Amino acid sequence: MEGYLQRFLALYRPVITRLNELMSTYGITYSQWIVIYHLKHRGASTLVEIAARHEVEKPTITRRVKKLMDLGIVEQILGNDKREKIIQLTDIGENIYRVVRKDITELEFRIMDNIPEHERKIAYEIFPKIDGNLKNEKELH
Amino acid sequence: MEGYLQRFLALYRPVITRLNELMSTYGITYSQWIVIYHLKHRGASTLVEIAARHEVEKPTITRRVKKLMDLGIVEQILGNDKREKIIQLTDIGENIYRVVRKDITELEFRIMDNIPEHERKIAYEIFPKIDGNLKNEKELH
DNA sequence: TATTTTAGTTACCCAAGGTAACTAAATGAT
DNA sequence: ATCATTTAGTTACCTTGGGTAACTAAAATA
Repeated sequence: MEGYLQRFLALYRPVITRLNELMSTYGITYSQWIVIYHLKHRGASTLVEIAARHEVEKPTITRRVKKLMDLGIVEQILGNDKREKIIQLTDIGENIYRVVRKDITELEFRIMDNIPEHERKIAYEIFPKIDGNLKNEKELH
Repeated sequence: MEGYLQRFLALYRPVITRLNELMSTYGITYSQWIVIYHLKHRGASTLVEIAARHEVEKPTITRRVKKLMDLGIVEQILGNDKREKIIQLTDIGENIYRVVRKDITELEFRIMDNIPEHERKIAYEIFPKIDGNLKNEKELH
């Protein structure tokens, strides 16, 4: 199966471009959406928790969160540990989640339209396997 | 199948990082590899041909090719149309193609190891379908 | 021959992320 | 209790990678 990665990578730009286009309506980008999605599904979180979960560095999350706070999509809540910055979705953020989630789901539906359900499932489940294999081989080295 | 795109996108960074790591041995990045790959499979080409094929803008290809010329991986040949810059792989370029191709194939083999052949095939064939669907819906708009 | 199109380059801009060095707060060890 | 270490977050700086607009030179077309 030579060329799997090539095909995989070739699809990245069209997809991310389309998604960013979709999100630009709401003043956000896909990378910021990741944070919104995280907060919706995991609840209020610290920046370190978000960074760890999505395997990016802390400064990356600082930047994303700063933008989202400017937009009024997330807000800080206070905890005991004064080092931590705990953030959660605002009401505006909850609304944006809903409409964007709907848009993404509809987009997914359209672009997977002609792909049988069992094939989607297989492709869907391959991604974490490859991710796992990549991590394993990093450990071996 | 909510979340297909999310999984797809989450895998991008690990994969591209691993590939760039692999290619750094030879002083190139994945985006430059695309050009090498193109020249190997399509033969000597103009910048416009490469740009069109991979759906990127001309300045992007100008930059990639410039870097590859500096590295002695590609060279310019002369054609009738003096506007065009026709480039091809040098001997060095051919060698780099071989070793990198081998490395990529081995990497692919390792990270697809525990995935049955028929599943790989399905996932492999889904990518161009999604790409096509994305392009269709862009046309509709 | 004059106009338009095409190939490529240049300059400028943006998104996205990483690393290193730092501050402030919390933990742990003596 | 105090001193050293770890942890959370920020800041500054750098790198990749690509897009847009404006431009030059050459070719095609009217």
